[in-house]
Amino acid sequence: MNLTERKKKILRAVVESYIRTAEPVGSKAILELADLKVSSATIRNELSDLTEMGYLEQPHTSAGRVPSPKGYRLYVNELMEEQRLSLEETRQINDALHLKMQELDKVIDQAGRMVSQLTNYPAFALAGERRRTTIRRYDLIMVDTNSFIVVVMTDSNVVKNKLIRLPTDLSQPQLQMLTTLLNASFVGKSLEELTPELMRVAEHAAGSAYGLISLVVSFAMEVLDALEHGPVYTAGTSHILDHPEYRDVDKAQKLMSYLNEEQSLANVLDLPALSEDNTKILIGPENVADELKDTSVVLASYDIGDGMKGVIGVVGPTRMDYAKVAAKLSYVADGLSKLFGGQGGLPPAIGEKEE
Amino acid sequence: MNLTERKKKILRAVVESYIRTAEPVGSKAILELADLKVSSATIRNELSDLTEMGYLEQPHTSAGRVPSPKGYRLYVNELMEEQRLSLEETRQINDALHLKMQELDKVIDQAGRMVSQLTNYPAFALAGERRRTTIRRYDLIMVDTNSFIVVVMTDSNVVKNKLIRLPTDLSQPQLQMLTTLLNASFVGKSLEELTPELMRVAEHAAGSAYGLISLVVSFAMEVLDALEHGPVYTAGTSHILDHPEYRDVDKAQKLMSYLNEEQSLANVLDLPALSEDNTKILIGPENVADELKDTSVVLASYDIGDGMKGVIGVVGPTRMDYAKVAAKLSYVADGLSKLFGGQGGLPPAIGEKEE
DNA sequence: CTTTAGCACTCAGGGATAGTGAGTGCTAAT
DNA sequence: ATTAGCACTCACTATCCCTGAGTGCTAAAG
Repeated sequence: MNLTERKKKILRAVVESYIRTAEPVGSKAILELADLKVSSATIRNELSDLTEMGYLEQPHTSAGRVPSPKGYRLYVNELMEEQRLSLEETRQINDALHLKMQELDKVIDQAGRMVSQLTNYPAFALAGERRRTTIRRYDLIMVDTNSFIVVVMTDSNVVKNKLIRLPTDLSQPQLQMLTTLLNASFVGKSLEELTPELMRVAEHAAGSAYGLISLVVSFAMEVLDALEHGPVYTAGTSHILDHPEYRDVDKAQKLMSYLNEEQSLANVLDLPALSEDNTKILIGPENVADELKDTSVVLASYDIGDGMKGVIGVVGPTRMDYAKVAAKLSYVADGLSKLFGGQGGLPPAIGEKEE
Repeated sequence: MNLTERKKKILRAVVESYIRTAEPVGSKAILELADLKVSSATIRNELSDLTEMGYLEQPHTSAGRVPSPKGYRLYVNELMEEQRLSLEETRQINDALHLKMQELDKVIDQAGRMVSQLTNYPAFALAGERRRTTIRRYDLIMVDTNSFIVVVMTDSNVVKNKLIRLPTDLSQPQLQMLTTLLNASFVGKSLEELTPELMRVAEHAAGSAYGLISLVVSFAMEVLDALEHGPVYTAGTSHILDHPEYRDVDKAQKLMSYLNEEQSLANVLDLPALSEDNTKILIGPENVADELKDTSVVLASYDIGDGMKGVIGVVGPTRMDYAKVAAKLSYVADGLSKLFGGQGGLPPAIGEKEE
């Protein structure tokens, strides 16, 4: 059977009406939505064809039609019109994007919350440094005789620190030596390479020095580990209760606890790697995770700078306003890229003070 | 009317049965629970008294009795027996408490998640540095000619850093000077005092230097601000759906979005300041926030060290297993205090390497 | 004065039943 | 290929009724 223009037009009407109302769409309703010069009977015949071809489904014999995942897919690929955001909407996003420049983690968290509010779906955001990262340099700052601060910087310019206290005293020269040693041996190594290196150094260094080194290096390893399996921030999970498909508490429960589990969404992103184009839509069964088999995920990626990428996305029922959500996400992602990339962490205000 | 021993015994039976079953408790059921040598008719008379006195409520004339907030309060104050945790339970908590020693924020977040899992209620956790904090020292570490890292340390030994990039070049001596200046003028000042100080210094310093100073100081201010209104971590909000009182989706929705709002729980803690004793129970209408008027909150406070305190707690229906929850929370809070206070951030492993 | 047995009464919850209406599929005519 | 017409299906809602748990009250017994 052939997918004629008229069939497409009807499919589109079904999808769009269903997205709006969450009710199965009948032949008469379509008659009014798509301006076709045919009768409802003809449409019924077409609907019957579309159902047979797998684009539509029927909840029960005497109900209207509902798009199948395959139907949504076709809609998203071919039928959906780019949604243009209204002035009001872009203004709203721009306002929200004036995030205080603070720690990367916080900004990402904020962005997630914002997107959730903007779209009324649960949202998630993460910094996707999913590559081999290394420490570029170590600094030790003495605080007093038995404590110092470690500052490590990665090759992607992430800086982390930690205060370390010791039961024994420590002199400035000792600290200096330690710094030199660290920067000589533990730089440019990946997470996996650090442990063997630590072993090797252990043989030469005295016991006490080794203790110190291992303290600092294990902190560095924690940092690298955190970067490679960075946190996934989830926001607005309660929004799923807005949607009629989750009136069923058990269903809502399942999805929510899945979303609230810290790392679960990280896996979602394994397959559809941060891909070529800016946004990506995963419909129902296209998702790998069982828990998401009847939800959809819309993703957009953004640049954090230094080749680092991040992902921001929303999760919702397959009946999702893909056009609008994709438009908003993409706009936000662009905004984030500018925010990070454009100024490299320098708040704009200062530029004006320059002379 | 007088609250006789028998009445108390009956009240206790009602509360405990209702906590277990979430069903109104009838006179016959009580007969079996509390071993009273009276008939159900007598109990009915007593129930009627207790209802009149405001300790019990009746959902409808032909149903059993349900504890009122006043009834719960009496139960918690006088009738409840300290719950002892089982070996299995303490083991479980101890295992979970072996948190990786990492940033304070992360540990607190983790602890919240853990408590939620442990109790099956939504949980929250925060570090309650709700006092005047100041910066104790500044360090600037040069990265290359146009970027450096600021490291600030507060008087409560919290350390934060940030990478700052500049469009202009910067020499090591300049950085040195800047450090000296910062440590001379911007130390020991509270959030509010920093802005005027910045103004004062501005008059002496040249434009470009001022720009740099203000960059660093505004970062310091962000840090102080974050400490004084620190984040509240919420976990396991989906657990409210476990409880029959939230089968009503709308009700669940309201509570959840309240809980998910970053700062809302911070307010909860204003009134019942981190009080004298370790745990605190707020029942239904005792809560200040409207959204919590028919939920209960159980809190425990813990020491982070350096006089800093934190709070960890759970939110649930008034029909909450107060004894068990309080016991678990208190155990966790003690554990956290030990974790933070006991070793001041030094992982135990290193002690063994000492010589 | 307290306790108890007995009984009428209340009311939520759970089928069962029937009516309604949106929507279909099919047939026969255009 | 399209359409009008019609019988049919089935979720949804309202209504009614029944059941059982539980109460409150009364009158008798301790």
